[in-house]
Amino acid sequence: MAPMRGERGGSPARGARPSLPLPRRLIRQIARHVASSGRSLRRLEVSGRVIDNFDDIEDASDESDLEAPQPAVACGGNAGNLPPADHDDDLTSLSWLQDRNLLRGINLTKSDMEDSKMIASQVVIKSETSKTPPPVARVPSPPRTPCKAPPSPPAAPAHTKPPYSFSCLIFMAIEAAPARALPVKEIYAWIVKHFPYFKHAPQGWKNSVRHNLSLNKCFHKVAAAPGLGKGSLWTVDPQHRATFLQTLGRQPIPPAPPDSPPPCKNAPDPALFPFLARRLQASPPPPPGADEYRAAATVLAMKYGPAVLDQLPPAAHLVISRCARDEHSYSGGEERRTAEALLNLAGLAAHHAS
DNA sequence: TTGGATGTAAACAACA
DNA sequence: TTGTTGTTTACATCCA
Repeated sequence: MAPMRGERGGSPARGARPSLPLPRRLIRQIARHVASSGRSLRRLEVSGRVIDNFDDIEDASDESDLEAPQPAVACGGNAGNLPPADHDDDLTSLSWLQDRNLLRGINLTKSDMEDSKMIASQVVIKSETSKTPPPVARVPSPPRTPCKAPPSPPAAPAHTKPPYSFSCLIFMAIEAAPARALPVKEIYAWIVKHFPYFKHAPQGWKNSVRHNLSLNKCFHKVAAAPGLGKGSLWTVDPQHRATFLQTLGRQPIPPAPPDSPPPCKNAPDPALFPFLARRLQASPPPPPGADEYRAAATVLAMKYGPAVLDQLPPAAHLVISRCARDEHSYSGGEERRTAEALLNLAGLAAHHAS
């Protein structure tokens, strides 16, 4: 098989003029979302920049939306912990980022906590409520000190090799990502974060991860979208994802494809990975052909912060064109479809020479 | 004993 | 030039 080379494109040219920290359309969508819940958007803070005049936003054109040069949240390795959009229907806070349940049993470093707080502090949407919301039951915060001893039943000790195969680790990492797509670097970060063993493990394990990604049919490489930098996004093949879920004992077992992935010997511990467990339990398998959507959504999340994922249309509403040439070329088609999905997600029409 | 799955190491190319 | 990413090959180990 001919290796697919040269898929990593350069970074796109970006507009130099200062712009809103989020695309106007996304801000409008956030405002509409808040309004639809009976509240009015009063103030939006992104990266410390306050947006409080939404009339201007509403009237402004969408020009250069995608060229907003300032990402709301830097890609910092936390993507894997982001919960689904409906986790907290109150957009006024991203307190779920500091959901200690997510982190129970994991040795948190100070920087981990800071990262979490940083992201939560980057995007703040303040609204006025026209209906009286019920008081939000908050889980009492545990002490800030890192968990030295995992709660019983104990998962794998923090510094022993986890009982998961690399394919399972990769699957969990990708599955935990907001858009179910991650670059290799983020996969590394997720694994290290959740399995501190790898923090001090010999570097070869990264080679094993890449080896698995390349060799395992369960994982698909999605061409990098503009702005992502080096490397591609990796997704779990929907067909194989179903098999992964089956092997995790969460789904009825239809006939498995002939090249189904190897079963995970151990399901993720829900005590260790409550969010992942919830997601695996709740989410249906993504429709075929959703890779581009995931890739585009991931790029947006990395560029503008995870909050934008709340505002994205469902993948089914995306129109991603495919032409016969795409289906028969080894490269280029995926890139363009990802780019089109990205444009569609940002509310822009995709224009390309045909 | 055999074959498949898995882990590890290494070489290499392409790219930022 | 260096580090990262991605692919491929080879070999060892484990297990059914």
